[in-house]
Amino acid sequence: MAQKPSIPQGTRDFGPKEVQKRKYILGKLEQAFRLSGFMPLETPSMENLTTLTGKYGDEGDQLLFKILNSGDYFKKLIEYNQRGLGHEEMDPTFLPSSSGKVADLDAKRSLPFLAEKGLRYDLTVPFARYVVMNRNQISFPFKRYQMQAVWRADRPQKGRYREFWQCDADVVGSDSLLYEAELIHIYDDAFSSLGLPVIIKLNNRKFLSALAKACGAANLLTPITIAIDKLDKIGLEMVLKELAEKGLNSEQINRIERFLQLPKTMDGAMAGLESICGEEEDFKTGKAELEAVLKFLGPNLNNTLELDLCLARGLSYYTGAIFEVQAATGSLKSSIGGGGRYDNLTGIFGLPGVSGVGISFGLDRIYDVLEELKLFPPSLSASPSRVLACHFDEAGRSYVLNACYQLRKAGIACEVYPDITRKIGKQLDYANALGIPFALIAGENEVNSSSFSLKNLVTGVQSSFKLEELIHHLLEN
RNA sequence: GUGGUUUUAGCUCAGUUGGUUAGAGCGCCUGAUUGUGGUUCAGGAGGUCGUCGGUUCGAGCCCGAUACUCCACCCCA
Repeated sequence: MAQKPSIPQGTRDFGPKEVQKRKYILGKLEQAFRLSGFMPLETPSMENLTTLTGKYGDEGDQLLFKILNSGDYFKKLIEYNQRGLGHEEMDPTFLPSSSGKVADLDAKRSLPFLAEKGLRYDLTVPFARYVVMNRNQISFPFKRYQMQAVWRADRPQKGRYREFWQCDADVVGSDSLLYEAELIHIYDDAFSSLGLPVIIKLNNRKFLSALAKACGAANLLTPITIAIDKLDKIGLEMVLKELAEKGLNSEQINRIERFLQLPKTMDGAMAGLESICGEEEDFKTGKAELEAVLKFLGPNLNNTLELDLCLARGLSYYTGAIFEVQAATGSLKSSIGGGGRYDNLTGIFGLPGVSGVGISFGLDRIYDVLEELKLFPPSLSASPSRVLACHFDEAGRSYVLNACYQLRKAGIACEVYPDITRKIGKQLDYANALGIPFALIAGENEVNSSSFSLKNLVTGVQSSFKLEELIHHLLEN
């Protein structure tokens, strides 16, 4: 019985046109990265689970794709469970089930027996892992870009896939704010070259921690930032409600409400912040950092740069600047890029005191936006061939095949219609379907006069050429 | 992980209270036109109705399960 083929939820095949469009985006991004001196890096699709777990919070751990161990992965688990606590070989994190049944085991504690590898969840953690492992070979500051797939066991919806590509540029080993400005310029350059107008949002985590400290709720920084981050989406009332649910009192909420209503202008926001948490050290350094970044940026951005004090971003390792990019138009409201400064990402792998800052582009979402706004160049939907060689008989086909070899030597992409047919219409239809702009036509007349007819399928103009003239004509048009 | 939603021809979609042989537009193939395409006209091919099971004399339609799509939470590129 033939099975109906399918692919896993949240994954996609990419046809020729889609691949060409994706590579076009990748090319533009790579160009922008390399223009600022970033070097390429690739890491394995799978990492050890110990590298990945605990880096993205409990939510993130649940979204990791785990890879089943090879061999009889159950055998060891069952043995450990039967021997019970206290055995000398016992893994200290492992707890046997009180019933002695495998079915009653704690899933989280048992996981290491079943899976020790997982698919990477982002490119930042593997990068940090790479930096730590290769610290002696790397010249700091180290600037790398990386464009690879990542996987999340999320439930798919619009703009959200289980396999998608991130394109990251990070700098580690320097706390210079020059790099914040450089990365913002990369965002600006890359989206300009794609013809996509965007809003680049900027904030500094230190403002948020200053706010939390001024409220006397430094321990609630994460819940506060998560709630604040939703302001655009759920509105002021709901944010305040969520804050109350997290256990903040009315005085604290009042202060946060004033924060949420601050003006978006640079001067206005800073003045307002001063009155809300001006005493906090984090505010002062945050303000100084922001001012320095703006100074380094200069005035030459093509896109809108917006200070958004409510921008928090989920990843908990950000400590300074935070970036997020949204398309200025189109239906996709979620971010198409994000990043920030993390003071101590490599610390967890045993290399403390190394500061990094990075940005990420979401290839798949950028694709969706460009597609919706029809911003891809039409040539990306066409065959690479510029010429389809058409013919009517065996002699014409050989004649035209030989010409094709000459065209290719001259760097002109071309191909020969494979079948012998008197129907030129069918051959021209094939060229049209593939978006090939020229038809080279040769029958008895052309063979006898050692010439070629070349038809421009866009304009309909047809003229006769000798081989040399043909090559020149194609190179010039 | 929770809740909802979608699935019928290559594509976009109709399909009445459950009733004979499941339709349309576009696309595709053939011919009018044996060496000139995108127009027109005529004809034609193409369906396990997502999958499995159930109810029924009878299921595209009703019921159950499952997968996929999309959406809202959660979170995020």
